[in-house]
Amino acid sequence: MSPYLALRRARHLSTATSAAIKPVTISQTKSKLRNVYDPDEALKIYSSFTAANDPSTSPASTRYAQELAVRRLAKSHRFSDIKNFLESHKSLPQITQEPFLSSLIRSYGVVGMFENAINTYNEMTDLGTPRSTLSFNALLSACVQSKVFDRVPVYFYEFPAKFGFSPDKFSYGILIKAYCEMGSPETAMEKLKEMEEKGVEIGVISLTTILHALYKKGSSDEAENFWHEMVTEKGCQPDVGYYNVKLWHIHGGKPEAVKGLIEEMNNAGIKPDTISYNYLITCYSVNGMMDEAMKVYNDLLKAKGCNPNAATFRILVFHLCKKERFMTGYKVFKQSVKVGKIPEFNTLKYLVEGLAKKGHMTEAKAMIRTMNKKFPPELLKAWGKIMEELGLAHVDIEEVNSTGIEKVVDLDKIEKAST
DNA sequence: CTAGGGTTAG
Repeated sequence: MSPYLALRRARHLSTATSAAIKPVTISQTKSKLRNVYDPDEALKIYSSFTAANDPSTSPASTRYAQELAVRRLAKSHRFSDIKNFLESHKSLPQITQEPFLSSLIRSYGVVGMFENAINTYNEMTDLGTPRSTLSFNALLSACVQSKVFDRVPVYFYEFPAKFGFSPDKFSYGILIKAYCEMGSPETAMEKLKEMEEKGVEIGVISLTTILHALYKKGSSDEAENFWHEMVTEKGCQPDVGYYNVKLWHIHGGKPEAVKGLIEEMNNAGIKPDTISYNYLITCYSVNGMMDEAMKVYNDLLKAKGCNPNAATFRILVFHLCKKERFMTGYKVFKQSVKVGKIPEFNTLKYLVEGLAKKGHMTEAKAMIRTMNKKFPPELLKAWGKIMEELGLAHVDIEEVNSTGIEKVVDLDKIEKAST
């Protein structure tokens, strides 16, 4: 039985509408999946990937769909469903393939189910899956994502000897991240020595992790000395990630400084990315310079060649609301919907309330219609009261009725198709 | 076929 069917049978899952999905590239798959907010819908897409056994569906897309389904279930607090879904993979023949099992460990990690991740790793011998750094690194990542940082060094110094492999640069990268998260960049720096002794390559990524941790601790001098040393001794070259750490460090200050550092990047031949520009947008916004912030946003795609991400939209919508520029906020919101990167619920609630308060009822209603499609019912429940107060309650009722009907019709189709 | 830089709430 497919994982999806197993879960449906266990839970009598409701199923929403969807067209048949034929992914071609990973980026197309991602943009489609980003628009899927209903966890059951996400599960259905995942099962269509696995059931079709289509060679044009890359393993990366399947993994992305699995993580997305699990994320959506977590958003609805359906943790026992996550367990049923992921555990059902263990009876499939592919479970003896390490990448397949590793993706289960990763999926447990992204939703903070660290106990299930380590249990899965421990079961590998019984399941007949060989252990290399691949599953090991998946486990270490799961610990970091679940924020159980102190388990990382424990496993790091236990499993490689026990199972006969050597930690690689990724393993060390995660170990360094864990020490940094535990507030100990000093220990992380000691690991660099260990890497050198073992002949493991030290890359710019691990160094930026440490640099960031030093800045976070407030030791700017130490951070800059550390980096200077790495540049002169290890010949380490700054990249966009390095500059983004520096931008993080200064973006609470004057916009001129942020702008200057971005110019410096351009002069150094390092192209600032969306994250870099988000710092500039944030900096302008908190300084009340919304026109400048909007100008950066408007230039982003055309002049800078960067796509705005969900954070870009969130920052702008929030600060535009703060300045009571709700109609501009609404325009930005519409663009975020168009590219499938809408801000989270509370930011949008802020905007709807502002629009209604200023009498822009058409826009407020349009937003509610969109939000009803994009957020889980649990979140929308608290919504009813607010809409009543704003005189928008009927919008909600209409919407619920129409989706209700669609669900019944589609469920019928699914039953027929799966028998 | 993996690690960082963002992802808090306001």
